[in-house]
Amino acid sequence: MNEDWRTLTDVDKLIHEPSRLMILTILVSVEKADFVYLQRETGLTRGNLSVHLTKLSEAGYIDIQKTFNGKVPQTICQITDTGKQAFLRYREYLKSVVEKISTSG
Amino acid sequence: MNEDWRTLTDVDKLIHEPSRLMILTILVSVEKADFVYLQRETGLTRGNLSVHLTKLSEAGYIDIQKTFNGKVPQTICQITDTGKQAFLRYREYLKSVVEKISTSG
DNA sequence: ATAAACATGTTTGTGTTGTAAACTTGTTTT
DNA sequence: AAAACAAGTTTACAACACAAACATGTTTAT
Repeated sequence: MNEDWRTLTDVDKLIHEPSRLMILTILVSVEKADFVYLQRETGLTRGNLSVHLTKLSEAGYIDIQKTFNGKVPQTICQITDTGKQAFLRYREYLKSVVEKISTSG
Repeated sequence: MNEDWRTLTDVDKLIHEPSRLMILTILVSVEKADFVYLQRETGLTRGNLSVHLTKLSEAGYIDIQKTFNGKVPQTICQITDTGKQAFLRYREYLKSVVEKISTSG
């Protein structure tokens, strides 16, 4: 019955990267967060956070608004519907993986 | 309550690659498999399978014995204790991830 | 016998990735 | 004015995943 290993590779690679899963997980729960907050929360370097956010944005998973908080530039991130769906899909994927690999070992 | 998202990045990257998780999952359940069997089962190309097996072997997660089946070369793979432990650890990791991201969305 | 096809892997080439370091632009402090 | 700080972005680079090409040998057709 368990011969269905192949679907393990059926994964959203963008979210499969833990740093980005972390970002999306935060954005799913708060619905809005700025760059500084995300950096503190994730512990990522600014460079990496920047790259990951750009990637998520290009995929349409998040929206990025650039504004100013007084004179200080501010980058505000918000998950999109597409992003939320992708997140939920990935969560289901993970659950199915856990089940699949739990019959062994 | 603030979850510790940061532990999401605490992952065995070698196993986090779905192709290799697939290979390990098979090897955990059968305890011994040759190259051809693995290729059929995983659907990977021979080239990729070769590279992944080498990588798993270099990490000490599997043992590879090269023999002959009659005149035909045969590569037999077997998971090691280290590999099995890593697999089980990864499984626990995945479970914890599912829990962590399930309180949101 | 000799060429063609097959079998089992490995190596090479290529485009992508994740990460830290260096950089940019502007603001605040000294 | 200079130095330090803040918020991001860009660059440099080693590692990666993958498929195509290669290598080595065996079997089948002619």
